[in-house]
Amino acid sequence: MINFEENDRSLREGKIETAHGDLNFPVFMPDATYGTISNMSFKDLEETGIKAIVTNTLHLEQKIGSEKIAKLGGFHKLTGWDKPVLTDSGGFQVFSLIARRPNVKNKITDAGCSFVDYESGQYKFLSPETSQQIQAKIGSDIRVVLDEPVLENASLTDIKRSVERTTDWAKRSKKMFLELNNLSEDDFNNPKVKRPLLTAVVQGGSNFEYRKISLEALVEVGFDIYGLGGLPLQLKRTWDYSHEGGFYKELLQFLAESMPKDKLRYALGVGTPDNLKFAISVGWDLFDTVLPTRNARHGYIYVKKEIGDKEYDDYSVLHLSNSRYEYDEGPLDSSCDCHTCKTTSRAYLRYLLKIGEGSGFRLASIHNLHFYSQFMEKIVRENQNV
RNA sequence: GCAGAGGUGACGGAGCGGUCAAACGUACCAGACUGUAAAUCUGGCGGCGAGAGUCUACGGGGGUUCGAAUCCCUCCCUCUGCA
Repeated sequence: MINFEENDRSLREGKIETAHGDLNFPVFMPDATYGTISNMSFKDLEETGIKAIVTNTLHLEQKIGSEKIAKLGGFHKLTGWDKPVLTDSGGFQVFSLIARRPNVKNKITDAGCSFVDYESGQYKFLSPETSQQIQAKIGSDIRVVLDEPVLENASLTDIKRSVERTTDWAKRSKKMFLELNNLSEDDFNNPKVKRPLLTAVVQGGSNFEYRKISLEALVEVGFDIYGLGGLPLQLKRTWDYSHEGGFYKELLQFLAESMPKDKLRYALGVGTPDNLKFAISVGWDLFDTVLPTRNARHGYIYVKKEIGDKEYDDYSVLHLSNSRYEYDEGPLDSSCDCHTCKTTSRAYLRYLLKIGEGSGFRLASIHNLHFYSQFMEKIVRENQNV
């Protein structure tokens, strides 16, 4: 059972005020990387109970351009989504693509990240400043500073440099943020001045000492939200959870305990429902991950305990691609009241996913996001009953 | 009827004397996925066997050869030109 008081959530007032409504936390935000939750409409999304989304600076800049978004009245007006939007800085994406294709043009320096767009061939440069400028044009409610993650096998030297660079970039990001919003440092610290929120990202790889150094340096600069830059990236497109979540949990707990009590904590890229539950229990407030939507497309469906193929503490997972569902006329989860479960059989959805039909991706995504949404509510409800 | 091309595993399609139970796709089966360059990626995919292995296989039949999906003969079938 989670005790919110223990985590001093009261000091954080239980909600975030944004220009697009208040956001209660803990909150899970799915990733609308390209400005859309793949295959879903924002109406669909709203019906799943999702309250906010994360979209990506880099992808939006590459695909549509922040200039165009600004001309079209900003992200909210463009898309019709009138709830809170968080823009990720693009740091993680640039880092990941540069790490996979390092060369003279693809590199990260103190100035920022330079790389060649493999689709357009265009040379791009993303700096702490440009990332903020793009996010301002997008008009997001919560913004993130550009940071530099490290690879899984990062040496202590790499980790140290990443922490130093991330701190420096955070300072530059904040400076640009203040400038873009015509704010002084005092304005920034004045709760009466309404403005977007700014998130810093703690780096330090798998080294707890550097994680703490990173956090303290960022707190020194002063932000609204402190984020956990996810686990070190592996080049094989996977994350190392070989510790059965052990290391991960230790890191989440360690950092949460070191955080200022009155500041929001955002665990970037977290995660599986069980990871989410744990992260919330140790005091994290904001979450995002691609899992429910990507997994939905792959027929990996979250359902109640004991009706799926693989069991977890509070739920099970059903592999819809499994041939045993070929003639299954029942809903994904009979206890679920999402649009998909009310209208579609396992057999039909399995078929739609098999032929790669967008409507199948949509229906599966609706269910998984509804599951995430309900899962979060359940955690909050359980806590309130304490 | 004459001339030409061809018949390969569920399908498409390589191979053209040995290293072939047969490349590569697709389909199928299973698995992975955590700030989405994931509609992606990995593995399996003739039978039996845990395995080494073994049996049956490249239209049918018969040859040549130490050895044939690959060469020869013959039959059957398909496609394309000409009648």
